Amino acid sequence: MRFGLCCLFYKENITFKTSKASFLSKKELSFRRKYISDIIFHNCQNLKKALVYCFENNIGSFRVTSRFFPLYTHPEVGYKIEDLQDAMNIFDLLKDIKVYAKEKDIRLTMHPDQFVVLNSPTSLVVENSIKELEYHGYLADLIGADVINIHAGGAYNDKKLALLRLKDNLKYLSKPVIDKLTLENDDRSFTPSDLLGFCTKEKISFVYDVHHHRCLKDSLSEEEVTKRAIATWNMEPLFHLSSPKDGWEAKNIKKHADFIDVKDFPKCWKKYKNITIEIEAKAKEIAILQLMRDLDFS
DNA sequence: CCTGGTCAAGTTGGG
DNA sequence: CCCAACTTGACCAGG
Repeated sequence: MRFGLCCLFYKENITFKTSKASFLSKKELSFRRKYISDIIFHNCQNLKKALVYCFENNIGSFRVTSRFFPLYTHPEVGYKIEDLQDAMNIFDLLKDIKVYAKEKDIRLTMHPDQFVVLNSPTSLVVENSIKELEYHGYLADLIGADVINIHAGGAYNDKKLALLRLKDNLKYLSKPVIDKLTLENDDRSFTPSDLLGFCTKEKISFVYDVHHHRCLKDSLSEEEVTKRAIATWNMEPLFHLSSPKDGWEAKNIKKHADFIDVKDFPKCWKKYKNITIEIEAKAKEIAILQLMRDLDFS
């Protein structure tokens, strides 16, 4: 069993930079390329630092921020790595990251953000989503990430039809993307029972977020979902765990807490040795170290 | 320097 | 009807 850190550090001085389109669009092309080049160079150096930290602290997985190449797909200020000043150094660093992650068995994952809606009725939204997914596939291959995890999208008052559109749009994805694509239950529209059948049929791995399931329940028990989720994977299954910020009696139980309350760890997960659990907690690496202590995992 | 309004993109549901 | 929430800071203009 391995635990996954999501994108950021809390105490450790490891950071990822980004940029804003409103700033860059006012600049000359040459300025933009230098500016983006410096940011990506920094991000590569810090991803390597992140992996070293994970290795030294027995954290077996790391989720890479979607802004690792900032504004890569932006219609106005987008770019290619080959066009950047430090392209050669950047490619060298990415290769080193890939080799290091493989050698130390640090699993890398990605989670495109909420603007990726593959089942939208608006074709422009779907086109942008595909571009964004292809960017994730490109970066994932450069660093050796094996998962690109998304939600099913909106329900639009007809979940069946929404899933049909999702299925139709899958065929536009390239092999590097579709091979890594996974679907996760969310806390507003799509429950595990909405997605498990779909994932089995379409041969897509299902990421089980137990916090979302506790916010948006269906007829399935956590144990049943866990079993069926694992059956959708032909590699190490992936789970998400978080605790509610103000407890389960609060008005809003969706917000994430700084730490994981060990009571929120599903008992039925304990018997699985070969799974990855991504920890979504604001205290980041500190929360994982604490959870591992609480679970006597070391 | 330090502060605080703002940041490409979608959808939902609470106020 | 509008805006916060979601992964959430981090960026950067202006004082």
